[in-house]
Amino acid sequence: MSDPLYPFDDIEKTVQNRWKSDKAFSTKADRTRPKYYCLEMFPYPSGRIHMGHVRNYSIGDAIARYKRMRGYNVLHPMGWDAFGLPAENAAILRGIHPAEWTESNIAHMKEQLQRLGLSYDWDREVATCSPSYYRWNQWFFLKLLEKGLAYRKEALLNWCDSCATVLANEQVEDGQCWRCGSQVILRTMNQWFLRITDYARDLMAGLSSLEGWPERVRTMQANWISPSTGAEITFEVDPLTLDERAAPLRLKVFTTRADTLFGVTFVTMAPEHPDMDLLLAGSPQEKKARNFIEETLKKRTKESREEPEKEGAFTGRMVRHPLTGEKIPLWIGNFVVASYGTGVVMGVPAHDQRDFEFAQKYGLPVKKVIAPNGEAQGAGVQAMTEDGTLFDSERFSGMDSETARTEITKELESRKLGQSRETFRLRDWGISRQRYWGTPIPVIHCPHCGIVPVPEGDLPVLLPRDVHFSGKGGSPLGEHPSFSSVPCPVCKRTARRETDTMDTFIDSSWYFLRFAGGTPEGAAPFVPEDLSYWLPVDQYIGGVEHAILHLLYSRFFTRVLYDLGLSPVQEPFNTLLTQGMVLKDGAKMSKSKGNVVDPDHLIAQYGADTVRLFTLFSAPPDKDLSWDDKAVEGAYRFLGRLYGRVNALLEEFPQATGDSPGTELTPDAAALRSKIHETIVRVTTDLDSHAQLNTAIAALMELLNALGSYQALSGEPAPVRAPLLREGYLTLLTLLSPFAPHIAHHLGERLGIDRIETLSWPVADPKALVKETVAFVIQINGKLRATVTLPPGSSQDDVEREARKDEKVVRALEGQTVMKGIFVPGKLLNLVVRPSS
RNA sequence: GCGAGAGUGGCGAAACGGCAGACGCACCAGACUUAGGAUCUGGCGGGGCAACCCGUGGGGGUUCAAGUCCCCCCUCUCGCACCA
Repeated sequence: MSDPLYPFDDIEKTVQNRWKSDKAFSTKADRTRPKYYCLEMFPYPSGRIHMGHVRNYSIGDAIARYKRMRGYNVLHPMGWDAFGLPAENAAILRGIHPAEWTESNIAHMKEQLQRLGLSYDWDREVATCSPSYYRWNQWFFLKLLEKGLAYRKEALLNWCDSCATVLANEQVEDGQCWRCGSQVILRTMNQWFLRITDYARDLMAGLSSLEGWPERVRTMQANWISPSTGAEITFEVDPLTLDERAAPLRLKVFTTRADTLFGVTFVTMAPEHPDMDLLLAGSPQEKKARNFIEETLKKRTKESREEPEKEGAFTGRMVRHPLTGEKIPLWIGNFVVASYGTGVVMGVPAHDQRDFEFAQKYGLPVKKVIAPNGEAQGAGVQAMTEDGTLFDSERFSGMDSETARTEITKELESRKLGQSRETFRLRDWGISRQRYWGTPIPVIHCPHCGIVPVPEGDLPVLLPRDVHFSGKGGSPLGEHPSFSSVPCPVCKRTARRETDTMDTFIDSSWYFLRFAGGTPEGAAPFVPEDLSYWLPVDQYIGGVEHAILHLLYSRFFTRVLYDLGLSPVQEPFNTLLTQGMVLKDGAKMSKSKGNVVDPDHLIAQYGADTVRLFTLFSAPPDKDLSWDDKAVEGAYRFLGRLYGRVNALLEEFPQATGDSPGTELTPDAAALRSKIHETIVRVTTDLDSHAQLNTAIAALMELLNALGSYQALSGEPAPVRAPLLREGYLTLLTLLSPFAPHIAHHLGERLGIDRIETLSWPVADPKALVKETVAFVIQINGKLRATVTLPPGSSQDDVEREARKDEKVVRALEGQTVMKGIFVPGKLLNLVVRPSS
């Protein structure tokens, strides 16, 4: 390695020590000052930070530092999303206890983050695996239980064999585990759910208020929640009581097309429907139907990729049409989703494509009841799915679809056979995990009293340290005698403690509240005054991969806490920046591809400032960033040049003279001064608008180029030169300090500024922005022909007169008649011409 | 299939409807050097000796003026995907 261009290593160490001893970034709520809460998604302590973290945190730090200089009281915390599977895997593989593994990872990663010079208030650091944090997970869980928002049910669940745990729907991608990528299978289990669907409507409605969120993320959440308005309609099984069993069977279907009700020719239910057993028992088709169900469920675990062909089986049962009383066959269909709507659909082959395909295959009748309003489409091969006018629908015939939906629903309501209903694609959040390294769910199963919540006073339910990791299946908690076997809090008889732990997404659903208002060891999770001062998060920054999971759960949790009177806001994140990925050779960095760039090496080679500057400069924050080893050197050279030129300045003028240049500037000096102040405007605008960090840095590079050119001039009078260059470099360093804080601090010191990061953000001198002359663009028929330099206030006539002196303009106007001139003051003159006749 | 976003030099990228390619990388030439893979200076979309001409995925349109606005098409990325 060649000699460094500047001693970044010494500089960065010294400056970081200074920040540390000054406690430079500690914050307290202060109602006399405007606040700004800048937050980056906290990392999972996997062991080392990667370039994605570097990018995420460089962006956040630039914003935090900028806002501080703009006079805001800035909260900028950092912590650790410390529960999770890898810790357990490490324990199994290498015999290290998850707690130990996690702690040492945190220590190492914290050091890495500090080496980057990120301006965090480390006093607020939290790790979700510490009892002082997760006790509140348990406390919230008990509150949710009280409110009926947490419940236990038996359900067919996504099970990942390799992680040996269940997964929430959001955590299954393409039928595979979001974490390890192995195939997810379905399994019936009893587990805890949070009633996020109770908040579906609010979460949906809240999206429209999130103007500071990328459209993309809002759309993804909207698609995930997917509200759909329709009707729930009852079809009674015929005969209503099957055989000698007393329970009457009524099946409910959900439909958005109540207007097609008279076109129903069959009803289809999901193979896993809970009433299936009851229906099939004793049916002449029982055997066939059961075979079909078994086959279907088996297939479902494998395929998952492609849409399978529609298949079904007759149940041998009939249902009654709610309005006509007609008998209709009840089928089982592989295409009916059990967990959506009611798990039963009415089959209208004439007006629904899926029903149509199903009817074709099994020879079920097709009955048209909607006439298209426009021209009829080619009938026969497809269903007519558009709205239209009803016919053959008793008294509803002649109505348009929309009216008919309301009217038919009303009719059903009056007969108590239906009602309007809103359904969501979103399903309740399954939070039980059959793992050790997570928050114990604070309930006790008592054979006499049932499910008993752990009394609040007994919290936290501590994770026992002394557990054995077998490496195969199940949580070690189940085999821990003193943990799992406890007296029932109510009857004191022997009971079994819940050994499942919580999904770690619970941990990250409220950490931003804890940062802002954490209590040391209190009876409540937050100090309310602190929360109401700091919340909401003004700027949240993280990867788009959390667009649904973490961001939806956090919104849900915040609303629940709001309703519990614990959160001052309903929406936690005011503006959201989803940063792009860091790519290398056109692909995401990964060990398997061997294209990872190690932040530690980079920092050792170029220094933290260079690494930060490059990641911010090379692409806009929300776009993917292609890593280029060579391009990093550009940022490095820039800082090296800056260092060299400030040194040259100090050699030329060891004593600072005067604060600003006198009034008599040479033309070159005036141009430079105007460049300096234009840069202030540009950088400020770029940062204020859309965090355009890349163009802000480009402006700073331009300023250094301009300063360098001026510095190289000889013959400029020293009384102008010295203060002007000083002003220029100080401005540059101040504007640079959010991006490359160490070198800015150091060179600022050399120029006599103690802590440059505490200065107020520079304000442009309006006088320096006033231009003596500007270059007018001269177009002929919209094509550039010349530029002329005149005072900005010049009139159209002035500009045209001057333009006509230009030989290119003269040539272009030869033999032409000027029809009109378009004049943009201070900018442009476009002469519209036509050949003279 | 539905939804969202994106297509600009060799590359990363800039451009309130007003000079396309700022800034950086790579490359080329020169300077300083025993040397340079260090540094500094200059050049750098394509064609043409030049005047000029052509250029922002393709095709239309609006406008004095279009990368930018409108319509159609193509390609790519991401998300959802039998949701009744």
